[in-house]
Amino acid sequence: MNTDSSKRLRDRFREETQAAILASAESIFSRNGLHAASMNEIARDAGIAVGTLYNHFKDREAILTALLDARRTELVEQMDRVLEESKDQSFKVQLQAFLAALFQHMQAHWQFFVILVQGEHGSDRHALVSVSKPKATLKEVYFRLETLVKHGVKRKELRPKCADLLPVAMMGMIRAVWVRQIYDGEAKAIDQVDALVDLILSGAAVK
Amino acid sequence: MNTDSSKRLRDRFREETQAAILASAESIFSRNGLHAASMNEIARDAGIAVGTLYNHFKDREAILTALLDARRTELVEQMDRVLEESKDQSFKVQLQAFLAALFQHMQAHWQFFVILVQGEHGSDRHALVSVSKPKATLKEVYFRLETLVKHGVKRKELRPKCADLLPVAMMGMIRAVWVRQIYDGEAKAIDQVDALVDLILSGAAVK
Amino acid sequence: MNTDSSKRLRDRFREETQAAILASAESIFSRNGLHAASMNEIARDAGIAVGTLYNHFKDREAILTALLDARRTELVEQMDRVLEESKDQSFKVQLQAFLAALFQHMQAHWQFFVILVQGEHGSDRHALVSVSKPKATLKEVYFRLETLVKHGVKRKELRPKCADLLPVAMMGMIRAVWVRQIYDGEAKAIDQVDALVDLILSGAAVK
Amino acid sequence: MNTDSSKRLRDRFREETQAAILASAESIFSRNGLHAASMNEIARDAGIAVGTLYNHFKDREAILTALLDARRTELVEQMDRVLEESKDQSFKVQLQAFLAALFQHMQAHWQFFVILVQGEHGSDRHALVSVSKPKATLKEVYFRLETLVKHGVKRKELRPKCADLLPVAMMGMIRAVWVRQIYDGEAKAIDQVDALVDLILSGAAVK
DNA sequence: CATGAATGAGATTTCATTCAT
DNA sequence: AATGAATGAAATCTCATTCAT
Repeated sequence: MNTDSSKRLRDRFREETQAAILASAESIFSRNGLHAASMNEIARDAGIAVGTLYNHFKDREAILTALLDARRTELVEQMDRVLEESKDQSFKVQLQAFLAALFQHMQAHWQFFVILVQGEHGSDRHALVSVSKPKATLKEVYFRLETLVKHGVKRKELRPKCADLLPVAMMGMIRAVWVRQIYDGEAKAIDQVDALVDLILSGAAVK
Repeated sequence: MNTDSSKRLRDRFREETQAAILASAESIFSRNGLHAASMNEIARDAGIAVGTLYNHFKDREAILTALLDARRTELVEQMDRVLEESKDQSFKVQLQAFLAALFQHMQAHWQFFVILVQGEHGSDRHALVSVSKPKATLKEVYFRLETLVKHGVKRKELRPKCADLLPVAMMGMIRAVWVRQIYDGEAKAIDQVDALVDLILSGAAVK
Repeated sequence: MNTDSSKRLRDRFREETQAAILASAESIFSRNGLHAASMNEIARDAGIAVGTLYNHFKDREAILTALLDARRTELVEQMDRVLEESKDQSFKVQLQAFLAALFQHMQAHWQFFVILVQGEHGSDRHALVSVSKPKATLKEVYFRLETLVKHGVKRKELRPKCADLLPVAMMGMIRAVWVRQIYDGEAKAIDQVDALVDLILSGAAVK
Repeated sequence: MNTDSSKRLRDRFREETQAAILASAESIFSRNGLHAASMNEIARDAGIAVGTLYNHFKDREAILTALLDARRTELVEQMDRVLEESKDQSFKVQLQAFLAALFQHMQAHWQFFVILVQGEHGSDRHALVSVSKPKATLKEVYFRLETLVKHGVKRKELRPKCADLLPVAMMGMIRAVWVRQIYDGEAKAIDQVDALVDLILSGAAVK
């Protein structure tokens, strides 16, 4: 019991320390950029010594990997929960729910998304974690948009000729609206869900 | 006269050297990324010594500044030429012309745009050139989209309630379509101008 | 009594733990080299925690010291046993017995000898245990060769003018033959005792 | 001309700097050991900055490689010069000349040989330069001893049954005599050439 | 002006040792 | 005593910038 419980206790400590490290890494990576963030600064932010980072993670890359993997999992779960809940609704309602959830998640985890947009450049199969992992995460969003669109087309809510371009275009719009909130401090993304959905579905032209 | 002409000659030489440096910088920055590009590599690519870089530019940042300023000017001129030519046309035609010109320019100067999307992140007033200059360039595109939209609304071709969101949304779509071409090697952006304009104006929903 | 026997028990436990640590240290030091062997690896091999190493030994050096002292004692005992047994024999027989015993010991405790030849370099008074202790051990071998030679000279079995050089030369030959076995996987040292003794006594020249 | 001569001048400078670096490296490596020698210390000894080391050599290993390659070449040339000069002499004279030359070289370049004996341990095909290069150098000595012995046997100056063991045994004796001079400050190796040759040829036994 | 070797601050990573549990 | 996470000094290596030629 004693050994057992102290083992469990130690494990909990380990996990908490690792979570703290990831939180600091998230903060420093998002503030300084993927390249300028130094291990020393992450350690200082986490209130530990540099060496301790290496007791928990093999190297700098492993921290980024663990961070992006953890956050991606949370995002994916959140997206799938919403999609499951709205699966019988019309495309419009589904999209509204999806975007609302996404923007809410973005606001709650803005540092993670700052890292994502910083790191997303470069080919998919890039050797660098700082490239491949952000892209992989964004792909998760993209795939769900694609699925959403396919359903919409199948139910004849969307014009088939849009099926190709629409997911890409929506990704771009989501990104733009969100980046504007973060960096330019303008209108909150979440308040623009309806306008965005309207634009996507009805277009900008007068009838 | 002699002094004069030799001065002019020397100036031309300086300008050519600087243009060569910028071309090399563009190539290296886009290939290696804003952080991994080293002064030595730029010098080697330009066929000169590192020291010479510093005779022409104060430091690393100055090269990036000069590069982005030069390329931005070209882009602005190109955009304004097209807008001037199509200023009496309908919004739809203007937008088509604008996008076609933009995508063509992007394809011709893809290295510049690779640098732009790498550096676009961070607040506008960021101290780093690598952040502020790309943003400034993209703002130039954005402003013109805004103007285009204002005209469209004024002429009652566009719904007023779209005026706010539309420029941002279009920026996002442009970026997404273009990035897809560059990094995923998919359909060329320029071939999708019509589909994009159709989507923007008419939306994705069936009538 | 209770206290006494439990004390003895505890002491035996300590000794066994320390012996286990030394065995692991021997294994790791010989496999990784004197510098690359890490305390963590030794602890892992011994099935204990790093901290425990420090409960038994002051520091890294103390482990090496204890290891080399223990193994040296075994070697010395083995050498002296053989010399005692053959003390009335001729030089030739004594040398054969000595070399046979030495090579057998080397084969049985090859890890120890791998450590020895790694650490033997540097002045005798070197501050580092990793230098002074191996040298001390090899000196023990050397002294016995010296004594052997003195006896041989006294009994007029050996030429006096060889007395100086012979022990050094024999040390070198022993080392060379043995190192060849270990690192080059060639003929086993023990199989060459007779040839070696013949060479030492009769030389290489035709008569 | 100007460019040419200044280029040549610069090249000479480069070579001199590299030679100075190698000299410092030789000094530090031999004094501190192959592992304890730090790049900072080498730079300090050479009177340059750490970075400069890396302008001339890719990394720590490259310095060691260059050092050992350079010194090995010198040694091989010296050995072959002597062997060429004495190629028609008897085995005894040849061996005397070879040992005299070798010990003289060892004395003149003792730091190099200190590095050699430090680094010689481990299998031949070891990935580490600090293992493979020293072994390669010592092999060069060994091969020449082997050749010498083969000649001696062919000319019936040496007993055939010694052919196998003799080169190894001689390597061991050479090493031992030399190491004794360096570390124990005893009799100089070069003064013992005759005694050594006598021992090798005639053995230690009274006739 | 051009050159390119020299500089040294700073980044990542390792590991013997300590110490709270 | 045993544990193993935390520590931080020290090592290697990079690269923007300087400056003597």
